[in-house]
Parts: sequence; C-alpha cells; structure tokens
Amino acid sequence: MYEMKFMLSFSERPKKKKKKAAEEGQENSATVKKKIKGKKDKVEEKYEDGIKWKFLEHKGPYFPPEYQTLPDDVKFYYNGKPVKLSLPAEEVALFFAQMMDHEYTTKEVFRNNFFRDWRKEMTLEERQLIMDLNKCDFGELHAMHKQKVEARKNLSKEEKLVNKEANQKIVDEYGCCVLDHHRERIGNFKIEPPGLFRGRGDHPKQGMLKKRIQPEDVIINCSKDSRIPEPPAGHRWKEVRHDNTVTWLASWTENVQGSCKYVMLNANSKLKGEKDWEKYEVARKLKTCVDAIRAQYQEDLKSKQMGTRQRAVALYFIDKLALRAGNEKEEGETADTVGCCSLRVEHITLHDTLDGQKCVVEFDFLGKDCIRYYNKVPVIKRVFKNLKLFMENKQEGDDLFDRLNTQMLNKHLSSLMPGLTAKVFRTYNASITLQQQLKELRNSELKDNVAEKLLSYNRANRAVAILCNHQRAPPKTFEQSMANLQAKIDSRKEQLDLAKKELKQAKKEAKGSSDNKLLIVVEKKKKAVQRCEEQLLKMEVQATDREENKQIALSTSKLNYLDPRISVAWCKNMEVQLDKIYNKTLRDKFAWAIDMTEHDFVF
DNA sequence: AACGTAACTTAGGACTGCCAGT
DNA sequence: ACTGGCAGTCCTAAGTTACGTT
Repeated sequence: MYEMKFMLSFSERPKKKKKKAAEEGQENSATVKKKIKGKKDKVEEKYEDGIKWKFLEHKGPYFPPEYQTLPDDVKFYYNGKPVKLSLPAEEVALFFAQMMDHEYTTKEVFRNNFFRDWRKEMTLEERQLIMDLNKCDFGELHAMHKQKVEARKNLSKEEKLVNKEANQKIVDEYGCCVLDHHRERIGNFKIEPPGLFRGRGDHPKQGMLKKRIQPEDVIINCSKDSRIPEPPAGHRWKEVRHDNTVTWLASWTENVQGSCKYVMLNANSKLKGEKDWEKYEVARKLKTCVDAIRAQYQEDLKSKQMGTRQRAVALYFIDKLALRAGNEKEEGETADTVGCCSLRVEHITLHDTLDGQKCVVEFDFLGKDCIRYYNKVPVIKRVFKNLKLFMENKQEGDDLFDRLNTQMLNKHLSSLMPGLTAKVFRTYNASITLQQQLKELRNSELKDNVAEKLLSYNRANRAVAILCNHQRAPPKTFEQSMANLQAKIDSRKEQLDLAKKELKQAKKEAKGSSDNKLLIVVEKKKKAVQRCEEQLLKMEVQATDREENKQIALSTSKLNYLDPRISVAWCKNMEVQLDKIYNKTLRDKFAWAIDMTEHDFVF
C-alpha cells in the first residue's frame, strides 16, 4: 500500500545535508520525521535530510561462475600452429571468439583495443609469440561457442525446467532484500560478468577488456544491525559500510571508464516508486509556472549579456524540442555525442527560408547512445538572429553556446522554481503532450472499438516518442513480417467476400420460408461475416500501428517520461483494460499510480 | 570558480521463452 | 507437436545532477 499522497511535496522537503546525516548513523531516532497512520492502521515512516532507510539487509551480489578452461581438443592457433594459452589469456581469447559474428570484431579500434588488453593478460612467453591479431585463429573457439549456444537451445523441456528452477533459486536467495519493513526485489543483483567492452557508436574504448570483478573490489552497504552478507569462500569484501543516505546495496568500480556501478532496488520498490512520483510532481509543478518561465526567456533573448542570451536560446530549444541538457564530455574517453549546451556550430544550419518557411534551424547531431537527431524547425525571429550572432567568427568544432554550460543553466532554473532542472522540461513536455494528444484523438476519432482506442493511445505515445527522439533500429524481420501480415489481410478479405456471398445466398433461400433451420443458417452466416469484419479491422489497425512504429521506440517514454496517472485515468475513461497498455512489469512499477488515480486526474 | 566524481535515471540492443498459427 | 515471430526481460552503457574538494 502506498501512502505518498501524504508525502512532503518537494518544495517543502528539507535540503540534503548528506554527509552529516551519514555520520550520525541510522540509529538516530530523530531522523524519523513523521509517522503517518495510513489505511488499515499501517505505519509509514518518512525520513528527513536525505535519509533513505533505517534498516537494510541483503545477501550481497551474485558472482558469475569462474572461468572453466577449454577442452583439450579445442585449440587456438597462432600463425597456423596450435598454442596452449595460459588460463587468463585463454579466457580473454574466448571473449573475442564469442563475438566473431558481430560487426564489432571487424573494426580497427575494437581490434586494437582488444589486442592491447589481451596482451596484458598473457604470460611473457605468450606476449613474445603473439604479436599480430591477424595471425590469430580463433576458429575452433568460435565453433565451440556456437555449438554450446545450439546445445542450450536444444535442451529438452525437463532440462530447461531444471535450469529454470536453479535460476529461480538464485533469484530467491540473492534477488531480494529487506528495506525497513518491506521485502523488496533488487534490480541488478548479479555482478556484471567480464567481457569485451561494447561501447555504442564510435567509442574509442570499444574492445577493451572489462575485467572480472572480485569480492575484494566490492563495497557492501547495509545496516549495522543487519546480518552482514558473507563474501564467497576464501574472499573478503573491499569494505562494508553503513550509509543510509544512499540507496545502493553494493558497488564497485568498473575498469574501462573508471566509473561506479551499483546494485540497486527494482523499479517496483517503494523507494523507487516514491522517487518516480516525486519526479512527476516536479513536472506538474512546472506546469503551473511554465508560462512565466517562457515569458522570461523570451525577454532574455534581448539581454545585453551574451551569456543570458545563450541561456535563453538553449532553454528555448530544451523547452520546444525536448533536447537533453548536454554536459561536456572528456574528449577521447567517449563517443562524440552532444546535447543542448554542448552543441557545436557544425550541428546546426540556419536557413532564412526553407520549403516556404522562415527562420528554419536544421539540426543534425548525434545524441545519447549515438542516436542521430535530425530536425528542421522554424523558430522565432529573435532566436534565429541570436543564433546567427552566436555563430559569427566561429568554425567547425567551436561551441555554439560558448558562454553557457549545464551547471549555469540548472542553477538558473532552480532559482525559477525549486527542483527545476533541464530534464524536468523533457518530463513535463512528454507528459503534457500525451495528455493533449489523447484528448485530441478522442475528440476527433471517437472510436468505440478497443483496437482503435489502442491505436489512438499508441499514436499519442508515438507523438511523445518522436518529440523525445526515441528511436530503434527497424526490426531485422520487419519487411517480412509486414508482408506476412498483408498477406493475411488479403486472404481475410477474400474470406469476407465469400462469407458475404454465402450470407446473401442463405437469406435468399430463407426468404418467405418459415423453416427454422434456414433462419438459423442465416444467423450463422451473419455471425461469420461479423467475425470476419472484426478480425479484418483488427489486422488493418495492427498493420497501420506497426508501420507507423517502424523506427520509433514507444517503451522508453512509457517507462521514463509519461506520468502513469494520465494513462490510468485514460483507461478508466475509455473503459480499456489497463493490461492492454501496461504489461506486468509496468503495472508493478506504477503500482503507486494505479492505486491513487481516479478517472478525473489531470496532469 | 573550476573540477572531479558519486549517485541515480534514462537508453537501446541482445536474449529468451511463450503462444498463435500451422 | 512444431516453429517463427514478437513481447517482455535482461543487460549495461550513457546520460543528468548534486555534491565535495581544491
């Protein structure tokens, strides 16, 4: 049961005093701000000062199995000669062999990074021998891997069940924790297995060895008074700490980028649910002051301060186009991608007129995950003039907003509204767009068929996905499956024609007759026609939906940007079953919204 | 103020297993 | 019973933001 309607709203929430709270420790009963009696006399506790829990107990992360050496008959060859590799070198060789069907392994950067890191794992002797990746023959390793995959696929039902049960046992043991009074699922309790780093796009580190994580690398976070997780036999943890100002249960540092990895709770947990609710409440708060903020940045477009003008233009983009903030990135460490503040002059082209429209900005850049953002947008004159100004005397590689960064932008935003940052605009614009589109589509289409209602919902969802530029690679089987569906539609059409003819014939025969049998036949044929029509419509709607969705990913916005209460209310109003738009995982994640939302909810 | 990084959200692709249609 | 296509799940990379340090 969720009690978040009683929670402090974000503006009333005290500012964090992180470190201090941690030092005081979780036993401090003064950290319990409020005990609120909920329904059924359940007591919910709210904490202040960024305290996330009072009690946390878990079994620690689950480690992947140790590497098992190759069978003797599977050989690696160098320069045509079999070479028995040392265990560490062999393990890394297998990582490469496993990926050989992938395009990655043909790329120069990938191969070079792999080879460099692989050589580090070799013995001196191996290193002296193996000097050239092109002389390496992983053929047998690759074949063995493919065989293993095949064998796994061909397991009998019983064997698969045994595996499934073994997996379930691991989930039962490691997949849950106790946080305060709740038993909660953990999102990622498994330590990431070693392998070759697969960055996205043109990643300078692709192919580097992602090393095996040992318990000695792992920090455990839990309550002092909980049963401390046991490290695997013969090992010890890097550290056991008791920091209740954070939500992670375990962490380690990953070697490729040097960043932290965390074991955290599942999205259906109370902690994550509250955070999610809070996010949407901030976005709704923005709704109440967005007009003022827009008026302000319109004014700022005329500012004498260049920095203020740049901030205003950036904000205009973030608001209108739902661009991400765009932090600076360290060159050479990651793929070259940008967001709003990090746009460079080569990413936009200004057109005084284009296709009959005035003041058009053409965007073309790679955003998060190297997804291309391409858009031609008419903008207001003042923005256009400013852009021209910002581009003056600059060349390729120069920042468009040279007097602006995300910290400055967010600092400004938080002064306009507590809790406001650049990404809130994405959440706000996504959710408000869904709400508007649902309303419009309902008015204009007035469908009473569930399939058509769902098409409307998906179209509204799609409008958001397009706004947020959530793309996907067209499924490999797309053309084929589309053709299959069309064939089915065609054959169903023929079937319908036939059914109609039969109905006509039956009617004719029954005319004037009072023979009950004939009347029953007519009814039967009528039903058949009706059923056929329904099936045909359903398939046609499905075809439309699928075609429109070819390169668009709806799931990302559904999961991260759309206030679930809008969808829950829509289902109630349209008399559509919630499970038609939310699968089990989403229903779990949004349990808080399903619980609290009435049909009249307005974002 | 500049910088580094911890903590957390957001993201697309790979993988899996189920079920409709044969 | 078989299978292929796809929805759902898993995986982990890649963002954002706040905070601490120099």
